This record gives sequence, C-alpha cells and structure tokens, in this order.
Amino acid sequence: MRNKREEARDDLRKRLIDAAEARIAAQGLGALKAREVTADAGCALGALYTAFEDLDRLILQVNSRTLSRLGVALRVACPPGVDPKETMAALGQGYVGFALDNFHLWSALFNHRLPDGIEAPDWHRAEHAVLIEQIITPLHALRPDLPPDALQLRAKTVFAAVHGVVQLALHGRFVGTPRAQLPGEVAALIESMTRGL
Amino acid sequence: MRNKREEARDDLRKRLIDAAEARIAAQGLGALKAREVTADAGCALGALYTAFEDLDRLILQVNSRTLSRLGVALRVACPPGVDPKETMAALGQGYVGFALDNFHLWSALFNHRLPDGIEAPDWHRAEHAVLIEQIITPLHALRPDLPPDALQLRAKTVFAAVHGVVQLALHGRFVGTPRAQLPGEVAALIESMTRGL
DNA sequence: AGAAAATAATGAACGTCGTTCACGAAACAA
DNA sequence: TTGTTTCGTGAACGACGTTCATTATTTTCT
Repeated sequence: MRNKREEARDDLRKRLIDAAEARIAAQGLGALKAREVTADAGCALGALYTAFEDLDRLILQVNSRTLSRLGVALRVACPPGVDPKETMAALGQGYVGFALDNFHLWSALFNHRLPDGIEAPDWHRAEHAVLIEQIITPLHALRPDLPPDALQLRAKTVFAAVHGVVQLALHGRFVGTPRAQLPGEVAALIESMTRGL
Repeated sequence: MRNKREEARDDLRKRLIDAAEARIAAQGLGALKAREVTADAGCALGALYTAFEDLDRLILQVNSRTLSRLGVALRVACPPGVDPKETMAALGQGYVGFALDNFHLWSALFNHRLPDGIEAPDWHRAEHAVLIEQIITPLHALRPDLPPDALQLRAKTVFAAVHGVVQLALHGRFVGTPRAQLPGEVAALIESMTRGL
C-alpha cells in the first residue's frame, strides 16, 4: 500500500479535476473559479496550489480527459473495415456529435490559452493526436496519390476545416452555419475534400 | 459647429479606440487593460465608462474597424471580371495574408466573447457579412447547381472551413497545419470545395 | 512508543483586474 | 450672472488568481 501522503494527494487531485470538469461542463471555461472549484472539491483555496502549479494546469487535466473521451467517441464512430468514404463521413458526424453533446468541454479544448511564455507539456500536446489519427487510414485509401508527408498534412487540414465549420456554427457568430444544416454541410465538405484528383 | 460636449465626447471615444487598437495589435486581446488604455488615451480611468458601456463595447469598436479593413483587403484581393476559380483562390490567399499581417487584431475578431446574457448589437453582427459577401458571386459561377439558399449556406461553410485551417495553423496547436504549408493547403481546400458536382 | 523533522492544508492577505460613485469642474440655459 | 445639467476624476469596491505564515498531519529516527 502506498504512502498516506501520496494517497491523499492523488485523491485531492482527482476531486479537483472532477469539480473543475463539472463546472466547465455546466457553465463553461469562463465560469471556472478557484474558490468555487476548491469548495466543490471540499478543500481550502490554497490546497489547489499544492496539487497543481496553477489553475491553468488544472484545466489542462480536464482537457486531457476530454481528449481521451473524444478519442473513444471517434473510434466508436468508425468501425474498421467499412468503405473509407463512409468512414470519413462517420468521423465527421462523430466529431459534430461530440461537440454538440459536450459543448463546453469541447470548447475549452480550443479556447483555453496558457500564459504568454508557457508551453503545454509534451504529453498533453501528444494527446491531441486523437483529433487526426483516425483520419489517416481512410484518407490514404481515398487519396493514394498523396505521399506520406502530404497525407499527414492533408489530414490536419481536413480536420481543421471540419473543426472550423463546427466552431463557427456552435459559437453562433453571424457567419456561422445554422445548426440545423451543420451535419449536412460537414458531410458535403468532407465529401469534396476526399474526392480523388 | 457642434456642441463642445459632443465634440469632446467623440474625440475621447476616438482616442480610446485608437489606444485599444494599438494595444491589441501589439500584445493581443488578453493584454488590454482598462488602466493602460485610459492612460494611453490621456484620460482618467472612469472616463472609459462615460464613453462606452464597458470594456467589451470598446473592443467591439476595435473589431468593427478590423472588419472594415478586412473588407477592403478582400475587395482588393479579387479584382472583378477574372476567372471565378482564380477569384476564390485569391480571396483565400487574401484572408491568409490578412490574418498573418494582423494576427492579434484578426484573432480578437473571433476570440472576444461578450458576457453571458449580452448579445452583440445588430449593426455589428451585420458587419461580419464582409467575411462571406465576396464569396457569393464566384461561388455561384462555379456551382450554378446550387439554389440561392444553399449558395448562401455553402459560402458560409467555405469561409468557416478556410478560417478553421488558418485559425488552427496560426494558434500553433499540435494539430495545426504548419505555417509554411498554410497557403498551399488553403488553396487545395478551396479548389476541392469549388469543384462542380 | 515517543520525539523530531518533513510535508501538506489552511484561510487571511496581497496585488491586479473591471467597474462604480461621490465629488468637483465645465458647459449649457436662463 | 446664476442655476442646472452633464461630464471627467480617481479613490474605493468587490472579485479574481496566487502567496504565505501558521497550524495540523504524517513520516522518520531513536
């Protein structure tokens, strides 16, 4: 059995991440306050800074969880072995569905910014791979003309394009696609981007 | 000659917008502080709240200027009468160029959020039309099969897709397109989205 | 076991932020 | 000029993230 120290520390960290995740999911990243999250977690204000370097690093943990759940959702959305065209379409709809069902948490993934000189740790940067790794295989099948480098690049671009449509639609800007037409437009976008030369 | 009241008020407003625009352009939206911007504008802290409802409405004015400048840039980028395919490509490169040349101001357009219950005024929402209005004509030429409603919708989607690629690239996320390949990927994206059925 | 050392939790206090407000100055109306 | 209305001022307020001296707890040493 581990130290009582480490045990308590891990428990505190988990309670804080849980509380932060719940707050963000319910009210968005902007509504996350140190005093509220520590109250929810049942600890003092200062305890947050014994468990995490600062509030930003706590948000990082929440985003890490969200990326993990998004990865699962995307893997579930595209059963292997089916037509690559269908796979791409399914990934797109899976992404739209996840963003709709987890709006605030999904939003925090892209709206959270670390302070100016601070970079996200490598392990967290690597987690973002789930956003594109499912795209590679079907895109390769649809565009065998692309060399590996260009394939990787095009996968990022396909994701970014789909993401842009979803982002502008869900944040309700004037130029955003209306929500009702979102799945259809994403499907059309993916169809046109995966068409061969 | 107008009132001395109105004159002084308009002058104060202009000085504040100038100062805010300079701050955002130099250091980004997050670095805009009420105390700094009023000091730059040569007025007291409280004067900001006689000229604008709050800091968010001042940012709105800066964004309004940026949209206006972006509109000019896009109109210059696509001289009328040329091949619609070229026009679309030129619009895309014009957008990329503007985002690169005006990174912080362009970023503020999409990252600024009003407080929860507050909606942007209609005149400002309408200004966002510059983002898509230049797309309509060439897109119609390239996709005459689309009825007017679908054309409008597709124009928004084309913009959102391009914007997404630029946004993820310039904010340097793990999944973003590398900056060097950005123009080429945007060109490929636009090419594929404007291809006929 | 008990004493000493190390570590963690506490919440008051700090500095910074956007915003407000009582006051004095300036512009208008009479 | 005198009275009234409006505006600019900067100290003060409340909320925020973060720090720190103090207290409580756990581990280590004998």
